[in-house]
Amino acid sequence: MENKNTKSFYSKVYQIVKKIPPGKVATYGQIAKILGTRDARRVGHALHANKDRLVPCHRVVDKNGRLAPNFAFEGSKEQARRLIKEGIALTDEMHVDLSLYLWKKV
DNA sequence: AGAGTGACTCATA
DNA sequence: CTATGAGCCACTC
Repeated sequence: MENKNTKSFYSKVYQIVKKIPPGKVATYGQIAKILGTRDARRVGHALHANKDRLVPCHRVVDKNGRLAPNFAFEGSKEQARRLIKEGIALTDEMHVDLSLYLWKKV
């Protein structure tokens, strides 16, 4: 039930995440900041609540470039696999190189 | 209404 | 880098 005025915080998160171009990633804190809040947790919860594949949740990582440990759709491995498929190199099974792939809002 | 919980982040060790 | 504690704030019960 989102009014255009009061769009759910979650909906905004989805919109932002959908805007992340392929080959890039964003952090929870970054998104939170764009939305005008400090609480990155809500961003994470928004993605957790969302099951929609339209939202590339795999492109959202934490400040260390680490992927979700367990709560991702098919598991962090699937998330990692998708990132690799988009051309993002992982430093290990659960980490991406933010210095190369961090999305900057143009 | 209050307590518990959390896909986070920061400071500190 | 990891581990803890504290801060943050919406959601669920």
